[in-house]
Amino acid sequence: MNASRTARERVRAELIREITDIARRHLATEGATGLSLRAVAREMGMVSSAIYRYFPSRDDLLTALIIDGYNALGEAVERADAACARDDFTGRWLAACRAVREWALAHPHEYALLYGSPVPGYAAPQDTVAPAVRDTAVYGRIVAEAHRAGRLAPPPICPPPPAILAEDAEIVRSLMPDVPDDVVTRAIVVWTGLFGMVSFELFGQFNNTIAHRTELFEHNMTCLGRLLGLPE
Amino acid sequence: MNASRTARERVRAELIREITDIARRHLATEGATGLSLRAVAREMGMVSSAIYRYFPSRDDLLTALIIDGYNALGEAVERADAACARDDFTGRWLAACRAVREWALAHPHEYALLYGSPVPGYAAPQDTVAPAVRDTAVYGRIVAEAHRAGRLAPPPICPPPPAILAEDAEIVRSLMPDVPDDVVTRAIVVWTGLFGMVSFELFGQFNNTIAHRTELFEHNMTCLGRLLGLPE
DNA sequence: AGCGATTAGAGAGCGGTGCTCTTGACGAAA
DNA sequence: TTTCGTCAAGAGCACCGCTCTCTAATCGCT
Repeated sequence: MNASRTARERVRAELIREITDIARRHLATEGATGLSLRAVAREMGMVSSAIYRYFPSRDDLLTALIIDGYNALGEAVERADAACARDDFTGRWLAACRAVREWALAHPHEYALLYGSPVPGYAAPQDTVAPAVRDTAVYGRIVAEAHRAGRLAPPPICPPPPAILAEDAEIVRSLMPDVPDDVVTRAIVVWTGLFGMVSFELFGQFNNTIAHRTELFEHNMTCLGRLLGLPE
Repeated sequence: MNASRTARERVRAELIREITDIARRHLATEGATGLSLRAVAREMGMVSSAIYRYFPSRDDLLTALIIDGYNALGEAVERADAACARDDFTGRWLAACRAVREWALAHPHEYALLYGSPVPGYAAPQDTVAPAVRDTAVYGRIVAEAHRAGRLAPPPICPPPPAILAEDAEIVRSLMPDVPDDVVTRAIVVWTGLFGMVSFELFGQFNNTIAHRTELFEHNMTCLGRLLGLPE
């Protein structure tokens, strides 16, 4: 009855896991464009057409890898944040930054899949949105809690955001409750600045230019944290 | 003698130009992975193998497009800067930002080729480095001239950069002469922040979140300019 | 226990890709 | 005029995503 049914489903789930594992390995070594269903099938001792029983298309396999990637990155950021004293907001911010960078350096092709050029003709299905903001959610909590604790003192260098941005701030605020609009927009600059930095490093823009990337990253993330208003 | 030789070479150059033109059009519509030598050859009424007389591999064609892209972007930024009053440094900075964003929005696939995930197995040859920094060179001039004019007043929120970063600053200084180390590192954060913003918008990270992207961009670039020390 | 329905794998095949090699034609130089 | 280098063309190799059909195994239910 149910046991036998789950028996078949269990082997199916196991095969799906094995496929994604092999695919992730191929992704890590060959990159996204080098990921081929046929190669995965070959390595599994399967005929290529059999793979389509489990993933109806290459894009579906890619989607699975993207979701896994978002979750892995989000989990890394969550762990880094959790290891900090709750009221050390600057430390939590820097820990989150390091987690993003280190995960990206360790999984460059997966990072490229998440934050690089979108795969053409591929539209991220709805399943990806929840995992996609796991890292951002951690960041939002840090900002919100720092603000609630009265530890956020943004330097008076930015003009107030235009009123029209209040609408967008309303949506972003779901990730950082009770934070005023100007802090929300500032949080966006800072967050995109982090990924701009990581992408530049990973995508080769620093080649032949920046040698001490860890130090530059540390220093720049500190600056961005100060721009956000985090204490020294 | 020489005239006839150039005759042959001229038709060759013309064909190369036609190939890159068609390829750029395909790139714009299909994206990098959809760019196929066979399709270009088909459109030219050539047999596929003939293309290899002009571009020995697909990567070589891609390299040509990358160089063209860097030049087009660099030229757009140069034009935007040139249209500003020389001593309006904030205006020049914002104009450069807008030029980058607008060029990227108009040529998303080319931007992805330049600043997105690197093509796997593809190493940018040396020919690309000079065009690759055309935009950055404009930025460097703005920063250097603003500093020389004494119009750069960085807010006292960043710690001084660690001494080890002086080596990298030395190299970057070739693009912004006579600028002190702390301004150089600040300039890097700001510059990467610009591209982080553009990439987030272009690569879909703002989907379902940010609606008023132009306004957010304007505001954030203003903030980054202030972080750099540009006047109000 | 046996039967019908469902699921899985195998294989052939389609149209596409990058790339290589050979062949034959043509034009410029000797 | 002959020779030599360049070029388009064609066939072909190995790969790709994906579809279809056929067979065999497995499962659910009577």
